[in-house]
Amino acid sequence: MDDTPLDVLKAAPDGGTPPQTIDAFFRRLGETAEKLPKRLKQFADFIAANPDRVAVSTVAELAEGANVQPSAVMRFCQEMGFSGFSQMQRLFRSDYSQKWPDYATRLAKLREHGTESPSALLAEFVEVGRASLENLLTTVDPIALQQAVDVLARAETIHMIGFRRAFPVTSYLAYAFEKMDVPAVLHSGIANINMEHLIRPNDAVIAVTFAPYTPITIEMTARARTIGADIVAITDVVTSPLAQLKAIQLLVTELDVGAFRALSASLSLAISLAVSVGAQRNRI
Amino acid sequence: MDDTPLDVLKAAPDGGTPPQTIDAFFRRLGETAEKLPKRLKQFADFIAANPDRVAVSTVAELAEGANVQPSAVMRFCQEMGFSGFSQMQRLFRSDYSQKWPDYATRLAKLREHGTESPSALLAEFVEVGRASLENLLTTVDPIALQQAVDVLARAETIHMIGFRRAFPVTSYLAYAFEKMDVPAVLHSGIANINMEHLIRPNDAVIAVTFAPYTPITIEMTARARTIGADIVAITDVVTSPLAQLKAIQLLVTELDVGAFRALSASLSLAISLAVSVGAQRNRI
DNA sequence: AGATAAATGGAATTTAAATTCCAAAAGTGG
DNA sequence: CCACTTTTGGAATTTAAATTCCATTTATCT
Repeated sequence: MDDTPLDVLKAAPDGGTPPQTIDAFFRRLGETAEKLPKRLKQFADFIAANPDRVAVSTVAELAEGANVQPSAVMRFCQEMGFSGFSQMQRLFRSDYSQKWPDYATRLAKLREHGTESPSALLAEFVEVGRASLENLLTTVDPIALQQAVDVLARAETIHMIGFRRAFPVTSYLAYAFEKMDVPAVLHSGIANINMEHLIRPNDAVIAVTFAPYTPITIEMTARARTIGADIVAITDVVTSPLAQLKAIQLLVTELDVGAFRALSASLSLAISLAVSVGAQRNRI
Repeated sequence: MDDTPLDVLKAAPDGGTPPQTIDAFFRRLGETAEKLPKRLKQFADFIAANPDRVAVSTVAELAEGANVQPSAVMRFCQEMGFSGFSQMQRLFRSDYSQKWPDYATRLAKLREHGTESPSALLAEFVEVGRASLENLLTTVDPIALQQAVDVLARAETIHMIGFRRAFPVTSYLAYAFEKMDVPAVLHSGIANINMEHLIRPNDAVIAVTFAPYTPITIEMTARARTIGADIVAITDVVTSPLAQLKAIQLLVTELDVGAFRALSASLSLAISLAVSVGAQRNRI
């Protein structure tokens, strides 16, 4: 056989266009897999069975896992339309975190453009709220949540501490507890009256604060801890000052839109907590 | 200073034992964070806020994300007890595959835990919250929203009226307006002091109430209308008593879980409104 | 069965990332 | 305000991973 122009057909094993999404990748994999030679097929099967490993493994590790040579992995990547493994891995990595960090840039743009129409802003808050809610399921540890419910159900009185941004959360907790006849005190700081002396050793405190942390929330909670009360902390990251206090931590990562956040995730967590506590108290 | 045996105390900044689990890692991070120098703390916060990025990023990428030097990242890893970044990343990577199941899968898993468990309830609220948010974009009329923003931006003082279930909404509005230097009064009903006389003809009122409507909200709003103030109503259906008052209506259909709702949609609407008003006021 | 093309394994090379090192800057205690 | 320690930024070095290359094996076609 002589190399006539027909060879271009073979020259491009798979159009230079690499798949742009994980979905497209697996669609192409489905089409191509049967036609691949033995080792490449073997590796394809491995990838299909362990898609989650691609983002966090090296060529050598994947090769070993699939019992093929690193060079086979390389050939596979090229067969799929990528320039090499690194490019393929980039796809798998970006897909994972795309839901999250992309907001940063989008919102930055929104800010620069000046505030657009109110409904555009509303759409942003809705979108961010939905993402925050989705994320809530991963940041809240079910075991910690159960512990928090146990502690609060056992407490004589429940105290809620949280100001400024966190106040909507504590005030809603107060409403919910009141409706369920759970003895609870909202430390609202009204008239600068300090109600801390109400906190007794058998009580529990729900402290809510997000960065930048309101100092008074931290102080009051710390004193409650000294008295011997149990602490349940609703906060944003483990490095929060509340972490110091041997509190049961419930973490909420709420995305900002500009300087504000929608509080959707925090409120949902709070109300779940309250309802669970109410239910457990009535059961006893 | 000569290197006497005492130096071993400094030689091991953190016991050679690196955290064996992600949990242990974050626990140690919580303990250590406060004592870290500026840049290292800065990076610690970044990690706490973006734990999912560690597994799939390079030192350089994380460093850029946290606005620190790569060497600071390295020092941080050693401070946490790892030999270096690679070892720390290995920990995060081994844990990675557990997070892969998508939102739907996680939701299903949480629900399995038995209907009574707090996390099942949380899943319920999250799901309902997402649906409510989605709904919000269709129930809120963009034109009405724009009108509401115009009216509130023009008002001398903004009054917020809303109690019980609606109070988290109004209190968050109060917080937002305060932060943006918009003159606003939260009618909290504290001490039964009626602040209605503060409402003047050139003011505007944001009234928030959901079925079953709190009578006092309706009454106060009605009186404000008599005085001549503009009314923006955040409520649930067009048949709400507030409709009578020629108010600009912003409708939120919030789905219930049992006797409670997550308020996600209402809060999102409120904060969008507040931010838009703040922006428009500053523009004038 | 022999010739030719395709596929494979493994080593060599290149590229990129992790890690170390050091000089400059910022704090600290006397 | 000075000596001394800690912290920081950035470049230099080392290490590890990705990629290429080629000799060898395996399959295919006549």
